[in-house]
Amino acid sequence: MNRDSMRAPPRDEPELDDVDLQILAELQRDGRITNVELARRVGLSAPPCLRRVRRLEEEGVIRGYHAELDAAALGYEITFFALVGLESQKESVLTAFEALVAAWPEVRECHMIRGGGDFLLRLVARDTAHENALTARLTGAAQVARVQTLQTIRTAKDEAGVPVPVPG
Amino acid sequence: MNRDSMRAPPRDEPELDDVDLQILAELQRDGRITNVELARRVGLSAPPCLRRVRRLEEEGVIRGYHAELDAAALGYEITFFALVGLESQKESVLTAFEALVAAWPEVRECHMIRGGGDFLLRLVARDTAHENALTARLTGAAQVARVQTLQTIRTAKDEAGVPVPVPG
DNA sequence: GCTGAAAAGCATCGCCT
DNA sequence: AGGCGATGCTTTTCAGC
Repeated sequence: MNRDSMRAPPRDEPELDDVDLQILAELQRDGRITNVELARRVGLSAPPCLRRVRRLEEEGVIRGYHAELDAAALGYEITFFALVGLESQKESVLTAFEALVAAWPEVRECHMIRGGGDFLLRLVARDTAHENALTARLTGAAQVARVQTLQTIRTAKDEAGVPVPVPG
Repeated sequence: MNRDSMRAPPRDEPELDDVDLQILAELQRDGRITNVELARRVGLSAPPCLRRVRRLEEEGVIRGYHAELDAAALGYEITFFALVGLESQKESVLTAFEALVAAWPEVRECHMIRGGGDFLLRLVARDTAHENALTARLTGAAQVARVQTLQTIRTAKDEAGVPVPVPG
């Protein structure tokens, strides 16, 4: 691995300069900051700052803006994970399972792991009864061979985004 | 379990009416919507809508606003999970491990599971070399007995928030 | 690509219902 | 509680550097 391959941006990465990175870090931290304040923080005047933000949105670097809601306030006291093994690794079975659980609002994430047949899901539930019902629905699904639930006891860190390298 | 206990809000839930739920759903979907547009969508004029948003922020129902960034555009091509078992369930060991990994920017989530000694981590890495280095750092940490990595092959669903029950 | 000014739109306040 | 009207900012565009 030579110096160039270590530094080369991963092919679809659109040249982000230090100001772009600062903008991204600020918007990840506070998505409702005004453009004037954002411009002040990155050392630009408002118009070029807004152009950069628009460009980052159009390029897909910024995928959207979301309010972070308190799950407990909405009645979801429990977050848990489920390791699900399917009975088959046939693509049609994998896809059917993904389509099934993607339609459940309580399933927030569904990742295939280890190359097929196994999935890691993140789910929310109102209470333990709801959690048990969701686990039972998973276990009873046609494609499912086994389910192992990983209940979250406490959470030391839960950051949604990605680390943004800020200069300085 | 009677009808009241099923419907009772979980003690710290601050009475959210249908308009509040609509506001939360809209702001989770688009955190940069203007208050005027938000008010139009929920059928209110701007001032009472803004008062509700401020109240939801002050009550902590809305915890913040964040830009959703494309991890790959920032150079993080890989998301993976790690199941980490510690050598001890002593609280001091658990806390030390949590403090250690919380300080790593690549560790985005750290959840204790099954009541102690086991953790589920979500991490991001630039490439497989970076992933291997992170796994090695985990394995080599003083408190760690075993590490099982769960590499994400593909992701069928990845929604950050919680389901908001929208009336109608 | 940045600055500065100007027009349009928005947030926000006080008061009324 | 929600609505109306007024004020000050913010956003956004456009000329000019």
